[in-house]
Amino acid sequence: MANKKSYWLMKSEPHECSIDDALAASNATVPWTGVRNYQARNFMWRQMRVGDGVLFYHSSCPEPGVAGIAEVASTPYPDPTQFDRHSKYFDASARPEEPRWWMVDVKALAKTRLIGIGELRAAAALTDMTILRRGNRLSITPVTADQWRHITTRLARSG
DNA sequence: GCCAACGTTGGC
DNA sequence: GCCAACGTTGGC
Repeated sequence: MANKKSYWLMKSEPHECSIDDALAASNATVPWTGVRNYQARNFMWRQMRVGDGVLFYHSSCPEPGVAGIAEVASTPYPDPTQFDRHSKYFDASARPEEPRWWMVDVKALAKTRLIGIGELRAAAALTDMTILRRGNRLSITPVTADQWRHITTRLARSG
């Protein structure tokens, strides 16, 4: 039996990479570089599979919320910026023979209407979403199949 | 700009 | 291994 598809929410600051930027990229695919949190890294490194569903979330902006649909588009590979002395993501203690930070590529599939964080909080079916938990700061969080279905259905209804 | 929450660091 | 200090995240 094929591996079951998983779902994720991935935060991006739109002034760095918005859903429009991702859709405009070559093959609508962007490298999810710069993650420097072990929990978020582990999701990409150990759990994501090509084809997993991704909610593309805009954060640290005037209207935070789900802004598009995407999918995992590569297997994990070492984030090259950890070895780039000129990158703000440079990690002096990362060794090429044993990379510390791993990443995937993400392919944008569609821009959607914005489902703001207020609308997410107001949906009874979504109260357990990790992103809505008090004090949550993780940039990558798992989404359950039920939560995914609720959100994509909501988007389908509203165009 | 505020500040709650949380991860990381480093002295002990 | 404890834990206080510090830095960062991110909604408001």
